[in-house]
Amino acid sequence: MKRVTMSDVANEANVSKSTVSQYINKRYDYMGEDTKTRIEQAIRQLGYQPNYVARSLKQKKTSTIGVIVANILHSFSTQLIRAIEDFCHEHDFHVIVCNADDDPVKEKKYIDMLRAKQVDGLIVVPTGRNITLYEQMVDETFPLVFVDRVVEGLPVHTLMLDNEKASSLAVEHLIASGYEDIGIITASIVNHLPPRVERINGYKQALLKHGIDVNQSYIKSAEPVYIQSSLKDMLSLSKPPKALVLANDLVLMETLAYIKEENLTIPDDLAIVGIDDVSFASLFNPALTTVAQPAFEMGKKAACILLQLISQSDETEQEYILRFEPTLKHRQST
Amino acid sequence: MKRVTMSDVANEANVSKSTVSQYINKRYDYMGEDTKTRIEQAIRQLGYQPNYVARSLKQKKTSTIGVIVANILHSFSTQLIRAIEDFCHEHDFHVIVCNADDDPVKEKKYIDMLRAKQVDGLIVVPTGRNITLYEQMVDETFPLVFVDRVVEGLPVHTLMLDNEKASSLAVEHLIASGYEDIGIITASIVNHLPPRVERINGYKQALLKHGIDVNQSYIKSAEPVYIQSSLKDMLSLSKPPKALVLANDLVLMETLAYIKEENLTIPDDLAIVGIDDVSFASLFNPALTTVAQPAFEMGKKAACILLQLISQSDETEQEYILRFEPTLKHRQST
DNA sequence: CTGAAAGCGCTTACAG
DNA sequence: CTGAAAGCGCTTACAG
Repeated sequence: MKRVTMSDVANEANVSKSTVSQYINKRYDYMGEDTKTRIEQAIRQLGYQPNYVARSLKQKKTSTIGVIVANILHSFSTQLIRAIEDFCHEHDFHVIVCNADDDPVKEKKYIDMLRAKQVDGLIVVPTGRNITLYEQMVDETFPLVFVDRVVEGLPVHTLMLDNEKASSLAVEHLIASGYEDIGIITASIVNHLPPRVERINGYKQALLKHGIDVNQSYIKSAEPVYIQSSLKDMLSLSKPPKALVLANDLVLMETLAYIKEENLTIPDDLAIVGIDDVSFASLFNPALTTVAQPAFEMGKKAACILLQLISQSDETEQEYILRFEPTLKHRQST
Repeated sequence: MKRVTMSDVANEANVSKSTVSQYINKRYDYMGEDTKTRIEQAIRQLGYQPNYVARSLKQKKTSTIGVIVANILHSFSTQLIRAIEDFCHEHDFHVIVCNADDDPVKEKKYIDMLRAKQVDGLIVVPTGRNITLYEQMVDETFPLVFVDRVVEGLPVHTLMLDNEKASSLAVEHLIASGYEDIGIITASIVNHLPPRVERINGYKQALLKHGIDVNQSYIKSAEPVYIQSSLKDMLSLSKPPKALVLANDLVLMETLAYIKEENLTIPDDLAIVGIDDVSFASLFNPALTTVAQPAFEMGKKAACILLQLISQSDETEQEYILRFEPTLKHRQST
């Protein structure tokens, strides 16, 4: 099974490879009608398919981008990827997806491999712990876009949710609904991931703005497995919070598991609002109040900026940091 | 910003390109110690990164596979992809992900483009409507694995859930719990997608096996937007079903939405069991009984078979169709 | 133990 | 309007 190449087509059609190449690339400007039809026939007859690897080598571009997320199993990542893929497909780009699992070693390995594969650009949810590597890419003006997390001081286009606003929306809604004892639970902040830190800040600011003191024992951050025990601690306080902001989908789900196990009633025993509009929010009993982030919009914009960077268009965004607006979905859990 | 190539390294180290290539590919057999160190230094000094595109062209393999799913937003696809990606990563392969959206035109475009990009193999959830194209790949012995859906009569390795068993598990569980009036709702079967048809068959067989007549008005298939009205029809029957098998996650969610809107009580007004173990199954009130399919296992196996096909290993599975076992997760909705 | 040469399948100035 | 030639950055027999 020998693959048919451009030479075979050229022979069959009695023209040179150059001419076939022109035809393939639709540069018909000076091409004779019969030449065209002869080539077309030869292509059809031989079932010729161009080899993009050869083309990429010559043109020094692959029309492929790499996307490195933390974990494709998170709905935010899935939506991001879908939006990126759709946008790229429209522009005849392909996307290679990788999961770095918040592991800087994996992240570096993927970045190196993708670049060795000559991807034209990279969209990454950065672990934040490969600074030298990021800087190197910046120095080489390699097309790069960060999503969800900033890396301080790096001139890289970065798309983020307005995280402070997300948690303040949640808190202000809770306050407006009459709550004052409001807690927040986030995923672990040992690596200082910006969204988590910012969500805590937004929470504090909203409380202060309404003259409510920040109570440190109402703020917990923990790995998924420890969420439930953190919750237990917080709810065992002599004066436990009456409402909780759950800073992402995973934390929300762990909390829901705990609430179910302990037979608590939402919102009477505990009001909750989650950040991330989980798929089942409106089906749940009671329906869950959430703060949604525009994951599709962010994915589309990330792809759009990256492709502009790749084509060195002048219309590229000026601003390095782009913040996206969260929206409150008021349902029945608050 | 000129990229440094193998020639540059060769010059710097005062050896030939061939020798650098040997070094890069770890063929040290006859290499002098000082040659090695000279090359190593040159590589480090110049920051040389090999160009895989050039290598791929020469070696006629890209260490990349394509994965075409219906829609990455479905949890089954996400889990499948994650498992494939993990397996491939372990074996130094990359994966390009595409969403065909059950559209044969998109499917064909993706397959053509991925092959033009010289992917070494393809894992696809086939739409079933590009028969000629599939046959062509089979003729060329192009490494190919199907997941989730068979295409009749094609000698292609195909991994599927034992769909009949999945729905009979659900039905038998319902019967054992004392139900007799059992309905089933599936996604649209206009395109005769095998899993949907098989799930209906399994449902019928389980009923017959237990001496219960099949009632055609207890069987509905519809597009997502029509699920709720189908449900309404079925539940408005003079003698409506008391229990429902929901044939996938989407149908389940539509049903849950309807149940919530109509203020029905699960399982008293209606018992339900869903196929696909949705993320929130155990959190829900009441916790949802489901039939789970081993998506990760299926993804891993698909990748494993594909890589065997690619390396033309003799250990490749003999059987073309591999069925995976569903498992019943008994919770509180039945 | 190492190098010169050919070639993978294209594209792209340039010549005619 | 079309073709000959060089070259993209590697790998791989083969020679020495």
